[in-house]
Amino acid sequence: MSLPAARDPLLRIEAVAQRTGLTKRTIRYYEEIGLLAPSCRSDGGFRLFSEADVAHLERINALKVSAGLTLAEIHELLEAESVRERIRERFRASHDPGEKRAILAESRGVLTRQLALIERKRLALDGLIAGYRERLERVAHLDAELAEGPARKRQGALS
Amino acid sequence: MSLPAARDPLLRIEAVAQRTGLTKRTIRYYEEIGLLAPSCRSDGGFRLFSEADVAHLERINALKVSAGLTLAEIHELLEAESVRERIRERFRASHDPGEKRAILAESRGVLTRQLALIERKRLALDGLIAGYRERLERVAHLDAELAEGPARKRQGALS
DNA sequence: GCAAACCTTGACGTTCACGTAAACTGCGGC
DNA sequence: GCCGCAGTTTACGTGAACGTCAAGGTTTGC
Repeated sequence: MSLPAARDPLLRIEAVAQRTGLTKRTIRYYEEIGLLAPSCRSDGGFRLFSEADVAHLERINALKVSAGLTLAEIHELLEAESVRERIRERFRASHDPGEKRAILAESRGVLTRQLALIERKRLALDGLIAGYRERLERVAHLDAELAEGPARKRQGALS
Repeated sequence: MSLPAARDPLLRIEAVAQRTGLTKRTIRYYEEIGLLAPSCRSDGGFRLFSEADVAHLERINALKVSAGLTLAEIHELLEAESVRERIRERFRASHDPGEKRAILAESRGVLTRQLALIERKRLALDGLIAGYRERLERVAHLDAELAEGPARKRQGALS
């Protein structure tokens, strides 16, 4: 869409840490365990990060803190994405419609499994949320009763 | 609703482990860190679990594996629940409407904070789910194209 | 051209959530 | 009364996800 890498400041690790809220150690650790591709380096060996790298880190962090996934699960998701990327390559390279459909089925399998995992988590959260909402409504209801009817007692409301 | 504890088999730890899928160590650990109330014991010191205890363990496990909460977060949720329980006691004991409303506000504060935490997680998951659904649909669409139009080429479909 | 600030790679320490082994006790069957 | 299995506590081990310190090399401002 835009120029490949024209005028992309290329941040060093401290700046990336500031922007993402992660620590430098954490960023290095994520690279160490393969969550980030080995970052490009300066002549002296300093890690250099592009905006895309920052976005990637932010996505990882969101998956971790917001969605509550473990690094292993995140690894799986990213792994599945790159698997799908390779599958798409094969799909584009293939010309046999039958083979193409087989490749699609494979892709669908990967996606479906990932989706099932995430949806189970969401269902559990939905149950929790419903419970909290219900309790909040009961509290609100009680509060409304107390707010409107402090003078005229319960019996008065029956008339 | 039913008899307090009439004819409740009271399982020992092995049976509970079988039924919940947790290990005995895990069950003891949960008791150790206060996720379970110190279980009642036989004369000889064996832990004895009621159906309610089993349900409690299953709930904890669901929160852990499905919702992806940490034990600390689960602890917080349960803690908040018992806090609310005590708040309800105070509510029932109070007769001053103003005080009652203050107690309700307190309760609402606790609930709202818990709810916000969980809803953040769900939003993150929703984003993920939407992404996967979209990809699945694209795959399904491609597959449908290949299924219906293998003989008549793309150009043929335009006629 | 040099000090201060920043970076690198080890390497060891830490907390969480258990696993596992050791040593001892409770209990049903013979 | 003893065997064997299931249970108990105590205690050390482990993998994940980093924190932290040490001994160096790199960049940058003046």
